[in-house]
Amino acid sequence: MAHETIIADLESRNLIAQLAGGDELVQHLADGSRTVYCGFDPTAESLHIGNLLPLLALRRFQLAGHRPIALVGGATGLIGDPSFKDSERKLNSVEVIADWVERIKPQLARFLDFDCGANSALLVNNLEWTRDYDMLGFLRDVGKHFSVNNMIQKESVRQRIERDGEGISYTEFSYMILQSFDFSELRKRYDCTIQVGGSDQWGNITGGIDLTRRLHRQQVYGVTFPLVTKSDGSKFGKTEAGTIWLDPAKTSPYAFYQFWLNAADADVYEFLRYFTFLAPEKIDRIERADAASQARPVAQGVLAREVTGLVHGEQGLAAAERITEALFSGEVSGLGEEDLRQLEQDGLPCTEIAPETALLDVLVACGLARSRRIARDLIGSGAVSANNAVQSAGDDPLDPQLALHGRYFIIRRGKKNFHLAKLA
RNA sequence: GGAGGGGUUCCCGAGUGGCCAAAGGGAUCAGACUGUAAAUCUGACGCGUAAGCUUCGGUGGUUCAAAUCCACCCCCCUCCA
Repeated sequence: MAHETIIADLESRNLIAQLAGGDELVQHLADGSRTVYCGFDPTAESLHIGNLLPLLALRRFQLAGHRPIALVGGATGLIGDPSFKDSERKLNSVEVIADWVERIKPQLARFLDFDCGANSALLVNNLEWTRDYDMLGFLRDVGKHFSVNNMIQKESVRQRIERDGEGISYTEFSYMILQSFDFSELRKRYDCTIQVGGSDQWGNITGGIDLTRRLHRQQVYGVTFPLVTKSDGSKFGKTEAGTIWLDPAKTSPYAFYQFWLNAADADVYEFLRYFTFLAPEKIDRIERADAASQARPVAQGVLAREVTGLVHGEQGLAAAERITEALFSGEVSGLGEEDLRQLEQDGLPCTEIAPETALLDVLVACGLARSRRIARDLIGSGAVSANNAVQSAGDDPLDPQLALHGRYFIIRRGKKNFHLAKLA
């Protein structure tokens, strides 16, 4: 149990954006096993890789001997965090949020150890202590400690208040009070003294620190992580197919693996520090070796393996690697029928097509083209191949001669979009 | 409740009777180059093989012709009460 190393470890991974409490916090963590929490609001039916950094951070704290609390925001999710959001969002129904909460819980649980003695993790839902709080009591006991003057100064809501054409409802404005109350409540219930989160949570975290001091006269602390950015300025965690989810039913382990494999050189070493448990020195070695070599860097492969293994386990990783190997090694004709079945089972997108279906319609059916018009464009530019043979006739059905085992076609659009089509 | 401003194709944003499927930018996709990278260049980017068809908050109207004009309605923002 190396309590004293956690902040240094985070620092060596560039994972610290801000510390609320400074040296006192460092000492606090060094002096013993502490309880640390991070909240995750149910904003969808699954967590996504944007949640991965704080989730892994909780695990880092646990590995360093501290007790992590993963909080699922059954209450806060009903309200919606306005922090750095440029517009008001529509509320989801109570039932939907409750459903999402139940789906997210096991995802949170998978990263933490709930059975390791004194620092076993806890999973809590902030609905527990907010659901039955009466409104007048809340306004008097909690609301009184917040100054609106202070709240509207927060950077996280400033654009909503100052920017022309936008506004903020009282509902979202109250979010900070709820999250602050969570912190003070966790302090009371579980002796939780540290809250961690993305740097966008700074305002909410310091709000909780202030409230805890006022309510309980107790000092608590905060740590924020940097916003994950990409060197080219585009948003982290999105691809043309949308968000990268942690739920394998929404983003297959293969797609997940590919996401990391496609990290830019300029980002990949930082991502290794952020998203893996590899020692920083080891990452440095990889970086130096890649820089010295003329060949393709190895870092992306390491990153993809590490993170996919963390999130989807050995099996998910193996499936992802099988598909990747089969599709990108060039030779598709060597695949046996059993291999193809395995690929389908591994999560290679697969569609059954009727015989004699025109290629255009096959592309649309597979989702490789949004419309026949676009499919035509793609074929025209030589972007479509079936079992490695470039296709040029969109109106014709696929040549049965090309089929693997009489009925399988691996359809490729562009460089890295694959789909398995099988004749019915 | 009053006064004013606004809702345009994925996003931002031009467009104020025909030349508008709608400028420009971003995002995205494809091709070339590569390393399943970056940068760069080229092309595509409502649907349709095409003729053409359906879009500019909603509904109805004026007109040969509307995103553009009129009426009503819905939603958002600002200020006042």
